[in-house]
Amino acid sequence: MRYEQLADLPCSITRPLVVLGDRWTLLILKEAFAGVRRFNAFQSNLGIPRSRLQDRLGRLVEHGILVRQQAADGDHAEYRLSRKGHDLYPILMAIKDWGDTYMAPDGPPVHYRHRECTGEARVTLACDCCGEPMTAHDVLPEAGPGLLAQVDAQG
Amino acid sequence: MRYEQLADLPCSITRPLVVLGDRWTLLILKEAFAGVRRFNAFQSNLGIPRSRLQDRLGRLVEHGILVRQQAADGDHAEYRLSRKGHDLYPILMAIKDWGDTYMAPDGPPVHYRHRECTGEARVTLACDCCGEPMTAHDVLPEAGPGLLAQVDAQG
DNA sequence: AGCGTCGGTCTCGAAAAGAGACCATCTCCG
DNA sequence: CGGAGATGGTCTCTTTTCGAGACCGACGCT
Repeated sequence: MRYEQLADLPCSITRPLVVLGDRWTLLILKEAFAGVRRFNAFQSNLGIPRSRLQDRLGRLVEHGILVRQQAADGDHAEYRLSRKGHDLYPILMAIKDWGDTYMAPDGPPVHYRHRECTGEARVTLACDCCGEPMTAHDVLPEAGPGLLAQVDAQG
Repeated sequence: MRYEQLADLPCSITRPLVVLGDRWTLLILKEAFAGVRRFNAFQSNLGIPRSRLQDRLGRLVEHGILVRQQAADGDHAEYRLSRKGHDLYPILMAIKDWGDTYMAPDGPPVHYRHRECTGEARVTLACDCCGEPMTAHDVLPEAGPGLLAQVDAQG
């Protein structure tokens, strides 16, 4: 019950990590982006224990990242990415870029290609004003409204 | 000992996650990017148990993500980001973007500003060939050299 | 009726996490 | 010299989480 309280901190990195930061959650989402929708498919693709998978899917549904519904044609359950879940894609692609660079000695196992050309999907960090690419060195953190709101609330 | 074997899979998302995917690792790295270098600072900023922190720092050093060294001036130990660690920044920023969007009802707690202008750091997924912005829908996975190498090796 | 598939649950032993005390080393300062 | 206070690091003990696999009820098919 201590760790979960990190979610109260006014930090947009910490808060998502309390939900996403564990052994399986991001792997489950990776499968979801690969088109997997069924309980048994997640389970056998990842080798995750069933009870664990049940927990994680439930948590993702609670957070509105996945939506559970009965499949139209048949009868079975389906877990699909919501908009909110869909927007997690850049996180996985950023991980992919790093993995391709540092953990793929034989080259990328998978190319994530642009459907309409031969290029590949690549994540970049840039300034939303001038468009310049950025690294950690170019960043200057500064208090924002979410922080001030929290300070105000606490008196 | 089963879960770790996921690192053998030819997938550039899975492999990093076996290292980074747990409660604390990415939070530790977030602190490192915020300039934290000392054991006690990580410990008290995050509230992580000391033994856990010891484990995680050790693992990050093993993987060459952090470098442990004696501080020049004093005597104490320092944990600093290597180049490899530094390159994890886009992952944290991608998480930040998502957190700002979905878990910051009062607005971003922190602005990550471009030092040289008023803009903010933002992660984008784009095609490295035509430069078009991309989403999951625009991506077509395709086998790459790392996958073929693994298939070859297994006969 | 019998079998297979489906999502989902239960149990139990093993692994990991949390807390907090404890340590050796070193520095500072009287 | 003799404490105090940092510092990074270790040890122990309890609680929580995880993993493996059996089990279950609903449904479909033949």
